Amino acid sequence: MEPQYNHKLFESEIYKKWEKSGAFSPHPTTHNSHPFTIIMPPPNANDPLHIGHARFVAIEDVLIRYHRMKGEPTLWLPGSDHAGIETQYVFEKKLSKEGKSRFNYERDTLYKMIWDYVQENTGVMENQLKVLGASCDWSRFKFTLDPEMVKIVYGTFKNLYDDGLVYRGERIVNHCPRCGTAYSQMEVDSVERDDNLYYLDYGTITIATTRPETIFADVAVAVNPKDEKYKKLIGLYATIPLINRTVPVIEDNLVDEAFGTGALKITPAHDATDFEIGQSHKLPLISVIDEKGRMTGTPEKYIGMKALAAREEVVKDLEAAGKLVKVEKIHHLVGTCYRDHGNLEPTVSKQWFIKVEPLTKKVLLAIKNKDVRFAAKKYEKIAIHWLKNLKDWNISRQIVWGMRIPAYRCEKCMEWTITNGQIPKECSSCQNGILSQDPDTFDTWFSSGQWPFATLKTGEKGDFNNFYPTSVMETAYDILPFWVIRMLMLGIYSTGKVPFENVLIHGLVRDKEGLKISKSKGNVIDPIDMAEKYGSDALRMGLIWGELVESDIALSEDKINGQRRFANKVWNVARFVTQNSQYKVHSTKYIAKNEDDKWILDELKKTTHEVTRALDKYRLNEAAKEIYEFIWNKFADRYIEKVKDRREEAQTVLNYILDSTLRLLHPFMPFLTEQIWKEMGQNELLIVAAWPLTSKWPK
RNA sequence: GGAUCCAUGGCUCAGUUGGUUAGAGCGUCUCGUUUACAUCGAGAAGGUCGUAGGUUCGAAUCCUACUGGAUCCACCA
Repeated sequence: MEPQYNHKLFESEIYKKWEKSGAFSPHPTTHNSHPFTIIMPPPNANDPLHIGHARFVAIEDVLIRYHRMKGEPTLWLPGSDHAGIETQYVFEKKLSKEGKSRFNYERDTLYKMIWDYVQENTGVMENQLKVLGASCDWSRFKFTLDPEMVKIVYGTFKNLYDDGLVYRGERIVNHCPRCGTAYSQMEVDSVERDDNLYYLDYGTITIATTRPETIFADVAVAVNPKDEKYKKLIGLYATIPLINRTVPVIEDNLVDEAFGTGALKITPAHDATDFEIGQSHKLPLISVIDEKGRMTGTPEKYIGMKALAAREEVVKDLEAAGKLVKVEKIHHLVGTCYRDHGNLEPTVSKQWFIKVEPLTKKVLLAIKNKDVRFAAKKYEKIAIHWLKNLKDWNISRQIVWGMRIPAYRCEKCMEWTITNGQIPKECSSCQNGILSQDPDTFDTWFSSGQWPFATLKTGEKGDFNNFYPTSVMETAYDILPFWVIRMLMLGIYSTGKVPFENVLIHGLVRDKEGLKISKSKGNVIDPIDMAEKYGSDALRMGLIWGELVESDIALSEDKINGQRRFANKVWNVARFVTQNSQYKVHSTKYIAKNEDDKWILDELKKTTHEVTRALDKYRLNEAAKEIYEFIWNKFADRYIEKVKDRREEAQTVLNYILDSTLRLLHPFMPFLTEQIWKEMGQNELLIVAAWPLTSKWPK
């Protein structure tokens, strides 16, 4: 053995050996052992991994390796996500560099182009997972758009539709005129901005608005019922300037009497609050801005103008007509597109919705019954809060990259026919033969919400029965509401069982100062660079050591380097043990000759117990620290220093301690320990060696 | 406005059924070191655990209020 551990010499070779050995695939159950399963949160197929991925790899791989060593049939199922909006956006940026846009291509061509683009990149992510040592079962790898996955998702949609849980809803959506798509509220960036607030004379009443170009779509003026100054106006009419249309004055407690004049013009087609008020008062919808963000259905002169340009014109005309009372500056939050940061246009459109209440009810019950447990209580609280407040789920997306919704509209009676994916021969209502498919695709979370059961049902025969419900869902807290609760909803709906028994949520990786990592801050930590520089083991240990799984962690190169030094320490401990001429490989028997021997053996017992206990409670930081302290402080600094003058006598104990130590450390630092295992002369691989038993010991 | 969380040595964090002297890594200081490792070893300094009350034989830990901070959701015409 060289005096220093050089990870570059061993890591890729070791990974190949593991892969070749078949250790990543679950072994058939020989003794009624309960399987341990994690479905990997699929990274985006077209993106390289970031440091956050490295954290989940470290955490999940520790759990997987631990349970594999305990002899459980262990499955870690990898995959990749088509990440609809994100990927299409990246692809469109690429297109625009070539001076093209998606409007240059037909739908099918564009889809094929994105597919090929993603295929080019998907290997990158897979190789990086291997670099990090992920011991997942590549033979079961899934892509969210694999045909058999699509089939499952279509089936679920059809079932939901047949059960009356899908409806065509008229909803106000945050429509981006440039992206040509509607975004969910979660995808909207709220930006602080200074704007003008225009006070407009509506005859009986003066209203305040930041969007005078939408006055042509007004259908009412609303005031707060508590607002004394307007009480007498309720039931009377106000007059929209420039077009002189009269609209009723109504009352609604969503109106803030302190804002502007306390009177709100109601424009249900172009504002979310107004839409809500319009719904409850059964007001009509008038739209004056089309999906490209241009004026329509207004007085002739504005038609075709972009909304912002029209605003200037309308203000001029209002001023000329003497209807502009005053203009104030206002500082407020505006919803903008998270992709291009331009204005979003709240627009009414017809889309598919899922009634969530029947689904969330069952999830809440499952949480209450502990069918699904959250490792950290705080995340259970957050999940419950979300489940109780979730609004109906809009699952239509106006993009190409994704699963096209299997809904076909009859051109004669305009009714929808929903299928499992196949093209219907005739309309289910009027039997007419001409139907056209909804151009929209499913929200990515609708398909990935089915990931755990879909991957297992389309895997090897018996996988679903063997591995569902899975053991642990491990993912970051930022997608708890998007993904985790959707998986619970759709998993319980589709299979009658929770998709996973435990939820382990991890925090974000932050920089040394605890700041969020972002490209603009320039504090990006590339996991592959770190793995190459310090070794995958050091990176993994650095991501686990010190902080709780559930917390955000502050990661610095110093911290990773500290773990590299630890790796070197372990290496040299092994060097010391095996250098002795008396060293023999298969000596599992040991004889304690004195108090020091008894002491280290006793400490090993305690450590084994503590590491095991901590792993069972997902307290990986504790487990890591226990084994770290045992090796460095107790084994190396104390015991080895003391036995230097009686090495031969202590050899059996040294062997035994090293052997056990490597087993305990293996889940955390798999490459290093596997290599030392080999240096010790072991024939079998450490990855499938047995976890040191603690059950035999009292307490 | 609603929700969740955090506040412990210079920095980043542990401390999860309330129980001796509050721990670790990094940093600082002192000393040592020709073979397992200088990628090292031995030792030291450094904390009235955000503030104020309360519960208790006993509180970093439980309760209340306050102060400061983080994140998420909603809304702001």
